[in-house]
Amino acid sequence: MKKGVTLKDIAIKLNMSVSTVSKALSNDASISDMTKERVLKLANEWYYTPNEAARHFKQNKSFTLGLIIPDLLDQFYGLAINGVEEVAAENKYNVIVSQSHENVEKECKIIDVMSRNRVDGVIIAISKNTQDMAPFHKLIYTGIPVVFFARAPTEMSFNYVSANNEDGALKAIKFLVKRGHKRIAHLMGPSAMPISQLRLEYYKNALTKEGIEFDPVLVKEIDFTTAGTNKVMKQLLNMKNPPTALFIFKNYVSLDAINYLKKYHRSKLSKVDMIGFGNLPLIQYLDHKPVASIEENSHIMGIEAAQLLFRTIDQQETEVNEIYHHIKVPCKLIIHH
Amino acid sequence: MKKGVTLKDIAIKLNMSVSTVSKALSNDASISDMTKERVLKLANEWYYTPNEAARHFKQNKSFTLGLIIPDLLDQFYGLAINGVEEVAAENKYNVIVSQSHENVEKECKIIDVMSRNRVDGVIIAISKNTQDMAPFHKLIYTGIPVVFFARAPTEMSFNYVSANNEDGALKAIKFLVKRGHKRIAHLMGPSAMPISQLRLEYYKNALTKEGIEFDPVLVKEIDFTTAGTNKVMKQLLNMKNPPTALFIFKNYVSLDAINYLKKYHRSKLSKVDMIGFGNLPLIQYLDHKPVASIEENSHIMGIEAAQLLFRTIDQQETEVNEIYHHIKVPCKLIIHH
DNA sequence: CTGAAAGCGCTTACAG
DNA sequence: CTGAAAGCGCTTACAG
Repeated sequence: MKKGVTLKDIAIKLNMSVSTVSKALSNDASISDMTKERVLKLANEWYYTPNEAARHFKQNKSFTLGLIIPDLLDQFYGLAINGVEEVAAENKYNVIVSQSHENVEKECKIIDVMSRNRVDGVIIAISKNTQDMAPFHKLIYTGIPVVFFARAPTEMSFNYVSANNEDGALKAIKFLVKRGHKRIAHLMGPSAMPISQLRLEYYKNALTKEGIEFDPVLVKEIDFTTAGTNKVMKQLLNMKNPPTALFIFKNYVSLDAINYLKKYHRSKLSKVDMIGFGNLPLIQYLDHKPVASIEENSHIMGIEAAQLLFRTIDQQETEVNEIYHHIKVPCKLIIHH
Repeated sequence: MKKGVTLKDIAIKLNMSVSTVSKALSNDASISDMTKERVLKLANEWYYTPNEAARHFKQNKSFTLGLIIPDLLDQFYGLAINGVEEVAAENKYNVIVSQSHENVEKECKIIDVMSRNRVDGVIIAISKNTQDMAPFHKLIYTGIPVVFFARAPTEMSFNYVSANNEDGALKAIKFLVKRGHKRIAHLMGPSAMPISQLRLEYYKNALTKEGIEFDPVLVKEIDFTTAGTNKVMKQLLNMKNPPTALFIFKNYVSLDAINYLKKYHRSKLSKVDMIGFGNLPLIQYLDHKPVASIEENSHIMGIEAAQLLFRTIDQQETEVNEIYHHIKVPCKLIIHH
């Protein structure tokens, strides 16, 4: 087991200089065919593999992107990872994926590690508790551009890729109204998250557009846990005038909501219509599906985020740029038969 | 936007040498408190972040592991990734995850990229078509140790972490027999995969142990596609003496099998018992579950694979080691109520 | 207590 | 056509 063959090893063996070997391997016009042949032959024999780390080091770039997400097992993020990796691969970049598990301290540590490893940029869906934007300002200050996605930062002075939540909410509410619903509850995301506030807002706007009066008792906050969803479902279903449809922050919550109905209100299972954000692949296997999903296209969000990041990286090399982009990926309503 | 502050920047500003700054920051005993203070102060002010890439380069190690899997969205592999990442993080290692999407050429490319980037080791679940072990021999030859997991390599001279498939198969067949089944079909994996052959063998052995005669017509090969599963299901159910239970290579196939019954043999839905490998988290949301899952503990497999890899990396530094390990992670039968 | 030098593997501008 | 030298950011053995 030998440790990687280097240009020097080859140079010594062939009695030539390292520079000549380097140029021969990169097929430089100044090198004679004879030399190129000899070098290539030995390189193959010895399984010479160029040390990219050394190349990157010299270029002071890592050709690596950092991707931070709450949870890999969430199919929404799984799809986003794929999008990022595709664009990264096209650009000959590697991706390091890390999970915050919704923990702010963990997230900060990850950012620090990535920063120390000099990733060329960071793409992040922040944890549900992340408020402080200081770590991101620091990243940018030290020359590492950041693109947020899915979950909005608490300040607007950042690059950000999201679904077109407003349009998604409108399509969903319209669809529910068309199906005859008038009491449509909203299972809103954790209130600390800007994206939760936004979707709540869009829900209200959509109701107004559809001529339905907003009723604050129909808004209940979930925390992504099954227990939290169960509690909220109980409150809603025990109302004297319970909702007939649910507009849900995230479809994993819908799954829990459906399970709740199955257990405690079986009779309502086919009556309470649910629509949630995120068209998860696993929904195809369910017998009791949400009536529709708001397809957020997290795969495309990943692609857009990576492309935006690369554009920012390229710009950086030419001039300082203080313009921030907010890209909205269109939503589509997917009706589950 | 400045590009990363370096030791040199600090040294120049403070009128001292780079070595002194380096030592001050690593709290070397030889440096005066006064100097340390001055250095630390400026380092903080300037957000100095040590360039790990440079450190790694000097140590000729990347502190990065390569992880190659067929598909990130398969929860089996998602859980395995988590296991690998946990162990890597404990060892201050980064992980680069890449997907082969069951494509041999893609897999080879990934191996090449990882090799060029001088990952310190590779953990891989090979694609379903991977036969040639040459790329892995090359990796090992150039000093990059490899650990296979889940899917066995085509030669035995490699480190390998798998479920205890034999035990898993036995538990599954026993359980089905106890439920009164005598005609138990096997939906076997792609025959080119060694792991498929093994599970087939263990299925036969288990039948024998339970006193059931093996019937080759009850073995049908699937290819992981829904169409492939449907075809096989049709063949099985149209037999004059059809099976009453299915022992299935992988639970994603079970999901398709269940969907097939729902569509075309609804009456048999609750009669044909299925058991598949892999206790996928998404099963909890299904109304019609396999009667049981063979929990392969892919999360633990990830942990074991990473630990084995680290042991190999450590050994490498001391001496050449030609001993190969095959670790079998215990299986558990999970009965879905 | 501080600093000069060498070196990790590579590329590239320059000299010959 | 080939090679010597410098340098990417850091650490470390050695000199002073």
